[in-house]
Amino acid sequence: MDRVGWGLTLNSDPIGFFVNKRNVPSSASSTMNRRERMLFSGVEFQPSDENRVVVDEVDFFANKNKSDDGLDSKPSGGVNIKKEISHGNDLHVNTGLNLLTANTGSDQSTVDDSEADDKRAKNELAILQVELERLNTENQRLKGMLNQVSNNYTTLQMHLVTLMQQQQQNSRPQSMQEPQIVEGKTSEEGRVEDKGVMAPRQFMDLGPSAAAEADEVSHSSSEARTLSGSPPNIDVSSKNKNTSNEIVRYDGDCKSIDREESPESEAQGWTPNKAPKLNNSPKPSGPNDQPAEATMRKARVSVRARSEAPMITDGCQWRKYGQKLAKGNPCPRAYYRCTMAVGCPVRKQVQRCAEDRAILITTYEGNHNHPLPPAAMAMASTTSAAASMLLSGSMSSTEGIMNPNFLARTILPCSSSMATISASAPFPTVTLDLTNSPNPLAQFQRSGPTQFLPFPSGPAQSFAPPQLQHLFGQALLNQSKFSGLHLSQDIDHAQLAHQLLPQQQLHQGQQQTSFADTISAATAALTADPNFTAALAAAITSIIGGNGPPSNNGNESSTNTSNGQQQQQ
DNA sequence: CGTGTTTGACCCGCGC
DNA sequence: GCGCGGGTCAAACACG
Repeated sequence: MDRVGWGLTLNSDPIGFFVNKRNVPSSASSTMNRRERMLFSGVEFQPSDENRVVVDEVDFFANKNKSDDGLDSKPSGGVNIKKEISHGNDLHVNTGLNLLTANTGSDQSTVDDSEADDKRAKNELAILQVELERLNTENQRLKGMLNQVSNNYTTLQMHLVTLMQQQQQNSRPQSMQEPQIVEGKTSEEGRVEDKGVMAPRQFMDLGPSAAAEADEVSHSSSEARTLSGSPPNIDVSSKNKNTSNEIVRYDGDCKSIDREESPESEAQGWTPNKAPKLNNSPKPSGPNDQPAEATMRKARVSVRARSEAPMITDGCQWRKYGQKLAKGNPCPRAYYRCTMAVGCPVRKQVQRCAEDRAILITTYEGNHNHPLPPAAMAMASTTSAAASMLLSGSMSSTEGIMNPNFLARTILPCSSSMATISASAPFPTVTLDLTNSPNPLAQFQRSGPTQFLPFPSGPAQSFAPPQLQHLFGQALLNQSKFSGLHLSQDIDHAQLAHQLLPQQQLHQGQQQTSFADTISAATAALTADPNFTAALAAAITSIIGGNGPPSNNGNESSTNTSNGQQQQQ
């Protein structure tokens, strides 16, 4: 049995192997080809003629059996390959070792160099093609893994959120139930409080301090976390003709009057955002009765972004249900409703800025009552953070309303002009201005649908304070602003703790380590490598490796292709 | 035929 | 009370 050996140099370390071949046709020339070229590739090599070698044994070696004939050592695909010994011609090796060879000549010195070069070029081209194919296959495999991990994470996150909400609602001492919202009605009047499992709401989820406590009865209006700087002067009986079905909430200087949803709207699945109307009908009660829902819908988060696209891609499915010409703006305002789940009350308005039509203003309102795909979590978390800051009582009215920059500094310390609060709007509105970024990456100027890039989720998504989540999202949006991550880690913890919702404080304490690790890894990767793609890959890798799955990288073709429920399957 | 969009009508709060 | 403006509804329409 002939023995053929090959050696190659990889990273200056000669390695190689021997193969024992058999089934060599008798007609094979005994002349040894001295200029055989072996090509190293990642694919099987298909025999092309009868001169076939079947490898049944392979001996690897390293740092030995170097080529003794001093023949050419041609780099191929970054790997230097040396022919060790050669018997016969047209050696085709079909093994699991992905070995590809090509016989290009003999030792008779009749080989035309140009022909050899041509063959070499063809071989290299073939190598590149098969390598590309291999990489594509690998990419697909990794994508599959990524999706699976992401789906698993999303499922676990939803489950965890639900459990946390249940646990907190069941175990919170009565003394800790901070009265934040003054209601014109008490549970003793017939409200059936929903203490059951709440559907995960990731969008503008105001957290327990707003959502859960909205269900709770309070007659104290002097709590420190009440947004209003002055004691709410509420005269429910005189101001509202109906005291049994209206909830008067004073959040800061903004007042919203919440009304129980009509059975029709419940049946329809979403809350009509109609202005309060008198309703003396008995209040519907049941597991779907979420009094805080309407209140949270009053809070709005407006995102200003430069985009040529009709609307930014935030990962959710939207259905347009109306369009209106607003006063003072020649551009029509479009009204969209989330259709990712039946009954999702989230809506958004999309309108171009009158002053600069390149700026797209997207105003979100409401809470998703369904799981969100990773692609949608960036915007959801960002708006959630802003809405939480606005309504959770984490800042006083003096700070939040009289000094809008407070919110800006809080949500995004690295940019004092990112967020503003509109106190004149009919509803409390936070505006996140993404139009002033010096980095084009942060601008939503893309030919296709504008994408709101999600940030890696994982613990950062589930447990990090929303402010940090927003920071992370912004960081991926804007590499130049990734310094915000550093700032985020340097945020004064006392202030941050004050800003955090109780639940978030709890989670932060439990998960701060892993989150910090994730952030540190991502930060290091992104800051060390100017190549954003490579850095992003490193960040994702770091997340996959230990701290959680990454979110969707935003390559989805369309907003309407994501479906969180599908990803839950 | 199902789904999404368009668009005029309608409702409601608010200011005068 | 009336008009204005924001928001929503729903029939008609478009599209795949």
